[in-house]
Amino acid sequence: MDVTEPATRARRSDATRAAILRAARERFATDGYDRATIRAIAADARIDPSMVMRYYGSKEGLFAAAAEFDLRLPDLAEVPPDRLGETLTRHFVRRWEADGTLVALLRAAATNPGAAERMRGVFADQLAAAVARSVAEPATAARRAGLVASQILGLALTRYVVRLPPVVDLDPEELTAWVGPTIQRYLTQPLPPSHASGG
Amino acid sequence: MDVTEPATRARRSDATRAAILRAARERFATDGYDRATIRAIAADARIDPSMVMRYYGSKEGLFAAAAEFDLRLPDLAEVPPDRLGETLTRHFVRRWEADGTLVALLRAAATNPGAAERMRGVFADQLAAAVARSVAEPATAARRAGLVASQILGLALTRYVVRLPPVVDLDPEELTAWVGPTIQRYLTQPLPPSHASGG
DNA sequence: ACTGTAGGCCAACACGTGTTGACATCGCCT
DNA sequence: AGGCGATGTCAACACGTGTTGGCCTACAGT
Repeated sequence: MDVTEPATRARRSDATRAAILRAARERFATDGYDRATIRAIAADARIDPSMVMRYYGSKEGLFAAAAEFDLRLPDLAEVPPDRLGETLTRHFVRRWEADGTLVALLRAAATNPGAAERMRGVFADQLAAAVARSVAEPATAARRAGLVASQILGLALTRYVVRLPPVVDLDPEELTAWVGPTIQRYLTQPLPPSHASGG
Repeated sequence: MDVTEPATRARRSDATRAAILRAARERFATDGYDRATIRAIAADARIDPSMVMRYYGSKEGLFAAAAEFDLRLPDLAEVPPDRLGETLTRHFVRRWEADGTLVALLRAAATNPGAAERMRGVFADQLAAAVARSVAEPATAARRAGLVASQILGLALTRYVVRLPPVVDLDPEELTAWVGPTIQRYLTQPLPPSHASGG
């Protein structure tokens, strides 16, 4: 019974598991949750649909595994304060240009409550946490992170999902030049004169 | 055969037609295209599913009718140039706070190609046209309209679809104070120093 | 009162879906 | 070699979907 790695033992099926996950990410990204069928995913992975069930339990379970997403945000405390917007914008564009998982999550979040919940989690946990490290008054961090999310997700939506031509045509550097200052302002601008001051 | 109004004659079924459309808009807005079933829409309208088919031909046809959307943008040529962002932002928030059609279109556009096409149409025709009337160099109007769309749709996405708490919590005036300047900048800021100048 | 037509309902079809269980096969361990 | 769990395949189930055609009912025109 005493093997060297009882838990981390490399299983023979790992390749299959990975193939399923890869196919699932692609399908979810292009078709959304509902239209992405287990049969299609299984066909892409050259595997029987029942294997998907065996390894991931259900379609929901498969999606949960496929939509695990790490924004890989840099430590904003180490970024020069006047380059926060530029840095963050460039990072996001690079990140989802290389990995379709976020687009899959975005497409699914439009109709699937669980996906929307996960989307909230990604931005609440990762983005808000990163923003908190770069903001003067911690009380405003959540609000600022929300505004940043609205612009960043709007960019992803118009560029990769709706595919608005003028947004698709901008190259990453132009994109950064235009929306970088927006992000910068959301992060560093003092609170607007509030009529009904909150916290 | 010569009635007074041959085409505009009020049919007895108009109430039913309207009820179907109203129910369809609600269902599409909350559930998205795929999860909104004809049976559910018909039940909401207290009507038989087959009536939906008779009046709108197919589910696609029903959606096309339900997703007809007019942004009702003001004439931006009559708005003081330094209040464009504020005006536009406030208008959008009011507009979709009162009418869920745009949210229905947004949810559907995430997975349905036809809906995405229509979304592109709405913003290309209506927004770009309005923006063109307020911008100095007409050549940049499409790009500026695209950037405006990215922030405006991002706001709608995070506030009404994903429901990110910090964005949901902002009241319309705070929202205007924060994102108004962003829109203003996209509309009036000179082009950023372009490294590879396009058109 | 009779008829034609529009409005409405019911039952069913054909299809694709997620999911399940029974059966075959591979490869490691003793 | 023999046994046994992990891998994988096949066929089917139960269900919900969009869609269709037949039938009943109420009302307008004569």
